[in-house]
Amino acid sequence: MVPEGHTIHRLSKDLTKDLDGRRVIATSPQGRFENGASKINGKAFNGSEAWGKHLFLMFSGNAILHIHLGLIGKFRPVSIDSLPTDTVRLRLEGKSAWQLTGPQKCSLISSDEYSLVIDALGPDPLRRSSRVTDFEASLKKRKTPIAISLLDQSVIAGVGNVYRAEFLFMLGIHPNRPSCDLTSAEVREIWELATQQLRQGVRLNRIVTVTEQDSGKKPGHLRRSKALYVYKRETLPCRRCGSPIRIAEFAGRSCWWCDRCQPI
DNA sequence: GCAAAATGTCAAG
DNA sequence: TTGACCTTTTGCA
Repeated sequence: MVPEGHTIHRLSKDLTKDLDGRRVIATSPQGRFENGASKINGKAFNGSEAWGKHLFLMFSGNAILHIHLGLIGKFRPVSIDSLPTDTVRLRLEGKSAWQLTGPQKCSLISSDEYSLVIDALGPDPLRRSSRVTDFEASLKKRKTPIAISLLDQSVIAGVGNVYRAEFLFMLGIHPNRPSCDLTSAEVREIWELATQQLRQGVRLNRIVTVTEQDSGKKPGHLRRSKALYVYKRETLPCRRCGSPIRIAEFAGRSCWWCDRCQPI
């Protein structure tokens, strides 16, 4: 429901589908992006781009709008007749209307600044041009636990706290394993799983990792309480083996795992 | 009702 | 490592 990489890529698609080629009305009901909104207002939307958790909206006249939702930001479609509340940082109106609230970042940037943002990001499994070899190379250089590397956006862009815990569980990898000790096969498994899972996340517009094989239901039909293997399930038994799910902090965020299914 | 938490990141100490 | 940022949602009285 909120933002890991799949959310941003889905937004990129939906915004493009809705606004592409149109002149947009841009306002900042909250006022904190008044200046920027007035610069975009009346310009044509020229597509968008997603890289990891970063979203870039392109407008005529080479204007690039950089958006990062952070932890609590939202960018959602609303009725074109709706009245914005005073927390709406940016409202875009084309075929329909979109409202951005609580973003960590919403600013117009130059093409040089755009390049700087992109350059700081690692490969994104949802981007065709991203390569597993880059992912593998940066893991090889790190002694830190794999659970820390997976949240580092310069190592792999788009993975967040839910996917991190879920991928490690699904592949039987303990979060504390040193990144550089993972085998090449394991690294590729992570990459492939991330690609498949993030794509599914874009399709469903939510995170569901539990497989049809494990649940007997199609991922899109799973209720929230059944959609994940370990995330936020401390005190509950492991879905696979019944052992208690463990929790600890890695990179300042809670991570969950099963000691039996993910031996060190 | 109100406090706490939330799928994120960065700067300060 | 901790706090700050920004808003909505959830959980507890």
